[in-house]
Amino acid sequence: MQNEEQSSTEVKIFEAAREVFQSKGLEGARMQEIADKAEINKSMLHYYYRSKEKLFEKVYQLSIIKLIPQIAGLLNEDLPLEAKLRNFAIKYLELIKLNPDIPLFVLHEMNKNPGRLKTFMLNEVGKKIQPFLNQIQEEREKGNTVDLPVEQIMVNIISLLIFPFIGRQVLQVILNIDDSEFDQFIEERIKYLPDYLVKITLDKNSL
Amino acid sequence: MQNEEQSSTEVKIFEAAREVFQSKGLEGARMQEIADKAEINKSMLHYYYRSKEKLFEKVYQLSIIKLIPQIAGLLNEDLPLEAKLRNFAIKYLELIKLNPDIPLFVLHEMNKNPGRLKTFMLNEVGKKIQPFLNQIQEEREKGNTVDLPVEQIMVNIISLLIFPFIGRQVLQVILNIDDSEFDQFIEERIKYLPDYLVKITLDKNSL
DNA sequence: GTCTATATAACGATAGAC
DNA sequence: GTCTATCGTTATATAGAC
Repeated sequence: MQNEEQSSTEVKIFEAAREVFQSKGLEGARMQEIADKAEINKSMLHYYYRSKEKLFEKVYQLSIIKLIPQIAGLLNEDLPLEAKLRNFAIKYLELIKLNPDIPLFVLHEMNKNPGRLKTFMLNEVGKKIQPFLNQIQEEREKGNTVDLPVEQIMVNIISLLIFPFIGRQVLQVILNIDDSEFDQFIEERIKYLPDYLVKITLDKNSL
Repeated sequence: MQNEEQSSTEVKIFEAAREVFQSKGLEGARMQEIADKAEINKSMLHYYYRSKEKLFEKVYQLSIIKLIPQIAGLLNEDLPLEAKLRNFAIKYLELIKLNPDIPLFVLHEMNKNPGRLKTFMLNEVGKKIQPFLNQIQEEREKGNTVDLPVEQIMVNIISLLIFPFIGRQVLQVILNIDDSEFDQFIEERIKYLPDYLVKITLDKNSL
């Protein structure tokens, strides 16, 4: 059998590593900190994962792998653009709310080392996003969308969905709000953003 | 005199450190790499800046200090909201185009260590953004803006302005474009975004 | 599989000659 | 101010007992 049960220790290590790597980055993370958080002996990290680099690689890849198929799936449902876009926004926000640290983590690591997951991401995301871009393009040619290149439309959608999670710390400072107020801010956002994205993308005035 | 001329070596070190810290982060940066990039001997780093930590602190603070007053200034010019917003977008994009690595750098470091520049940023940005929020609020009460809380409006504006610079690597992969195509993408964005931001904020249909 | 003890390597930092 | 050589610390990694 392929999926034997992973030992509790191995899972605890992985979870701890995920937390530490996501908040501190590869070089900022300490193996000792991961061990402490997992409540195991430091040498267990090497027993299960051989090296810091290999442990990181697993965390990094799974951070992405876990999300990509779900996101890509949303983009390939057979729905008219408006419904698909609204659905995408709703589900995407749900997903990212459960994994709020992943975007900044991935962006920072990709920035340090653009090569690492490039081909992998290209296949997983790049190819799956193309049909969605085509669909927007079709609607655009019918005059049903805002008059912008599809790439710009796509980036605008992504920007509005992701940025608040990436910029949390700065936003809390400049808006002068605490953690719980920020969570409220996100809840509010989740409520209006799907409709708002439809509006600014399809250029409707029906908000 | 306070401003004696800084030695060429000292400046070269600082510039190299800025590049390396901004792309690798505090822990990811190597003193040797900074020295190589500055084309000086590694011990010179310590001669001028004593420690890695102190060198980093200077780079980090100046990265922010250099931008904040300029941005804050744009928000406090005495203009009607529409003109101010358009002007802000134009100038902000110019500024960030010259310093495209700063946003991700600052966000990553703030995320690792939210305390480091908190009070500093609060005074420099937080207080200066408030009048702008008030101005949006006034227009909103007159029914001149999109019907969203001012904080949401502000975050939407910031998201659309900054995110492409933060997400460059990922965007290039998923849109399958190279460096020069991405630069074109940004130029295109600079052209339409100021008007587009006015449109989606003031809810005008005059794009 | 888990622990303690220790080896090894990397890196920041300093001493000292020039 | 600048260089070479080297120190000291920290962190990753391994050896070996249990």
